[in-house]
Amino acid sequence: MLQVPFIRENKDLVITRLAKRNFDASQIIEEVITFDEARKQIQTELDNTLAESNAISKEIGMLYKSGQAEKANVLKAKTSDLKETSKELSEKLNAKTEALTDLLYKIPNVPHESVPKGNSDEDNEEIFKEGTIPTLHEGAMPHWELAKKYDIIDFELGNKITGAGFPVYKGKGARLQRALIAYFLDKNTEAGYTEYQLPHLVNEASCYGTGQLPDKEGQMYHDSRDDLYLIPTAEVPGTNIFRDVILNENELPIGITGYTPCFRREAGSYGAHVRGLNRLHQFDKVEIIRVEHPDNSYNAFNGMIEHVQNILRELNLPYRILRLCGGDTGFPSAMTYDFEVFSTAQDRWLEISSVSNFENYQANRLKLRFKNSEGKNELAHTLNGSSLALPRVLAGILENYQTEDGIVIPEALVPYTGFNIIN
RNA sequence: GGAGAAAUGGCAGAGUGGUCGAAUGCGGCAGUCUUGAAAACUGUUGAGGGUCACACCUCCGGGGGUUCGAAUCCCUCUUUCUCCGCCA
Repeated sequence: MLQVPFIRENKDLVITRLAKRNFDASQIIEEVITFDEARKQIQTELDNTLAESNAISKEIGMLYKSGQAEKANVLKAKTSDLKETSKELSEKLNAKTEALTDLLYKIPNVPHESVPKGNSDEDNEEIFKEGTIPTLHEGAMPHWELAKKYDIIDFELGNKITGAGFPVYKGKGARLQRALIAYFLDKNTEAGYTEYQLPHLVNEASCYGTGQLPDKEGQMYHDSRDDLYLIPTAEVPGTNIFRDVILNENELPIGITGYTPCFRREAGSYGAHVRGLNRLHQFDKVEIIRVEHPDNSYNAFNGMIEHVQNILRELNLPYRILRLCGGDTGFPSAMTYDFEVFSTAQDRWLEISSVSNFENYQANRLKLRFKNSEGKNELAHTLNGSSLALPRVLAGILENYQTEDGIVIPEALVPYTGFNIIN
């Protein structure tokens, strides 16, 4: 969430930048400032009351020690009023603080100045495109038909075991999936990220830390018995490593990577756009997460973009990069670039990675700080990105690499699959 | 799942009703000494609110209670350790 002093000092900027998301902040910002003023005033009153009663208590102690019990009893009588007052004030303070926090939770992150204004994915800007779109043979198929033809993914079986959106990978399909995970992890660790294996269930505090709660409650699977959530992305357990942490400046930057399955309830649409691997309730993803010094976070962001580009180049998939407009940028993100791979058989672009800089928005929730050169605690910046999400990469490979003889495995993956064609 | 013990600052570890935001040691930082380093010595070293800066307030696992006053007493939850049971 945003910091109140930042809002107070940059009202106009906050309002104009949030307008890029079509978020009218003018009123809520005034409310935040008013609430904060009120909070401070109550806090001061409470502090004064407590100071007074602390002083009296101390005096009573000394009087007892010197055997002046009567005088002490006189003072005791005085404290009951103070107690009453401080109780009322602290209730008021709690209510105010809670109301303020609720307001802050409702304000999304301020987009970076380069983020274009816009409402939906139609307003995203294509900023880069690379790779050749292959010309497919007669009778080329979308991946869900290929999956059936070669018997590598069984959607109906997943349907039987669990329900829609839980595919079963079989044989070479399963092996290819495992190969991709290993390949991505290797690429990420070569680039300096430390590999982690993270829990797939997280508690409520972690969901608040990264911002899935309170705004995305319905999108996560929730075990109410133990009050745990199935992770929608490795971002949640990965970033929460740093909740309530104060780092030394020289520990920055930190880069971690992890493979996890991801679970999303996604009340979505139906039809061709969600067919096959396009949209799932359970899918695999390899994530990269960075904790950065604020001065370096956009540098690091560019580094992450290049990193993902390198992988896509090596896989020789046609892709493009989009700069998301304000309206399409995630709630806690200041800037997001999406990667899309071209699915030749479906004749459409599929999102395969999303790289975001959260600046200090998550860090403020997480209380993730570092000791800066002045010895002061300062919020760090957090970033993350998919490197990469499996299903649509798999869809892209199946569709773009299909030949009349079968599906050719990209060269970089052959050492991981142990075979070079699915037929 | 059953029985018992425990949770204190970066770490270790004292503290059982007032003078305790908390001894001491280690670690960190700064300085003295040294050509430099080590050692030794001196100082400093938790977080949040608040203030121009002080003052002041809150925090000893979380929540609640007793008391004029709680790290210390009571209740409750969570976690950790030991023993038993079960088990990939």
